[in-house]
Amino acid sequence: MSAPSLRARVRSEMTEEIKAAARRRLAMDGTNLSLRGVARDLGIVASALYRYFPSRDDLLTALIMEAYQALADTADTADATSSGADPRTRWLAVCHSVRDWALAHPAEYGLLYGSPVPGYDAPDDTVAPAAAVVFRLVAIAQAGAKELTPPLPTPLPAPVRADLRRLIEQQSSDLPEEVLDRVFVAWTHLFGLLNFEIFGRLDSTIEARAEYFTHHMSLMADLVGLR
Amino acid sequence: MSAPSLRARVRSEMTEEIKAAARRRLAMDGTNLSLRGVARDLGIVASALYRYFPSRDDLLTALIMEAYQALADTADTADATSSGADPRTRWLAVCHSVRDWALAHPAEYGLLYGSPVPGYDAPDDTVAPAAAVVFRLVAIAQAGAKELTPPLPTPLPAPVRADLRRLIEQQSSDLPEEVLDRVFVAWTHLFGLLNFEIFGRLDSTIEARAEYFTHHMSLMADLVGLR
DNA sequence: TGTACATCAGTGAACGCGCGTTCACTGATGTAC
DNA sequence: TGTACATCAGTGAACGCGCGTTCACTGATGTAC
Repeated sequence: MSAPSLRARVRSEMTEEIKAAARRRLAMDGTNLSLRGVARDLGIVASALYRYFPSRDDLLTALIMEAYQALADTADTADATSSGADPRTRWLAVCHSVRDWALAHPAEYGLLYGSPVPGYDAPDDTVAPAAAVVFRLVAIAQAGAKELTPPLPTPLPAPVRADLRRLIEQQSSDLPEEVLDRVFVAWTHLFGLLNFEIFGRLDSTIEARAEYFTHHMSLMADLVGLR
Repeated sequence: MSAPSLRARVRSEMTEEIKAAARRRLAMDGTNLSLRGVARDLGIVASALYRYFPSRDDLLTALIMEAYQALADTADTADATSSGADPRTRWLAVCHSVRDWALAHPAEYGLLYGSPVPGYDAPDDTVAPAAAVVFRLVAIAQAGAKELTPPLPTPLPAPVRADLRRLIEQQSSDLPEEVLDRVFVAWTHLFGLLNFEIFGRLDSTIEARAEYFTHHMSLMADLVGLR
């Protein structure tokens, strides 16, 4: 196994530069990504991009996958940094790290969690990495959940329980359905609040954004049973 | 005050037809709305649209405003239909009516609650009608909230309380901050879950969609204190 | 070490398409006298 | 009731722009003998 040739190294550097330029474009133009624009920014002719990506959709897919990965890394790092702390602290650290990433990369966040990009349909590969954040939340809940508060006034609807059971079995896990259910509630809430904040729906409503986020996520920590 | 002239009536009918065609286009092409496409569907030349809307953005604005109005009407009707029922039933009826509307009009829903449309920035007029649903939820909570469950483990952060106070005073209301806070939590959750469902993030995860929605919204009803 | 050939990154022109918006126009409908 | 004029919906051509993708090409870098 020889070291990658010069050509191969230059090629992968160029690939990175293309993706970086595309990310910068996304940040400016929203979800409309123009190949010609990217090429222009790189001082390159548009058709040259086809040496690196067979089509616009493939470039978009690469950006989406890497964004999921970046988000997952952020969450994992936040958890690792606060490991040793109690689960509630870890929970809040992970949630805040997701928010920080979203605020720092609003366009990429929109790509992942906004309305679907017109004319683009995500290949199946993009589904798996989307699950990383929720896995991390499950891990923390599993480590620290004392008891669900409040105890459920009505039991889980049977069809919902079946869906959750199936998901748990797919992971060969022994998680109780109730815990996964609550984590999903928290996960839904996390991205619901982030959408509101990133897409401007809190404008002229809530100004204390960070405190508001902490407040919501603390409530979710309660719900999941973290003390 | 005479009856509207024939010309005026024809004009307003045509305006409605344009908006209807634009809505149909939206449903097919996602958030990219093409004037030429709309004109084509109407068997009309594109420039003729300028007799009715001074620009594409104005047409988009009209669609957004009417979508908010339609959603508000749906919620109000659902509440009126279940009036007399206990607040928890009303709460669930309103939440489900919002979901039903979103499922029936996914593209318009995306316009309202998805990522911002590239190149379009909403005028201030679109802010007010967006609040109708949350007002309705507040009204129900106010009518029926017994007691917040669970009592808050930590008090509302002061800056958040200040934001809520300000909003309450703007409405000259006497709502306790805690109640508005919980309704906002539920409101955030409602649209968080809807985004997940409408934008396909529950695909191959949760199949029992209606039951799942009821389950989440019941939890939120608990949180708000509806028995 | 030197030569012949293969690989491949980037060029530039072209194809065929779409878009929003403007403008001078035609012809029908409405209004005033 | 009839005529003269004003209003205005819709036409069709044009402007100037953008886009993704293809293709034959040049010229530099790498590989094999």
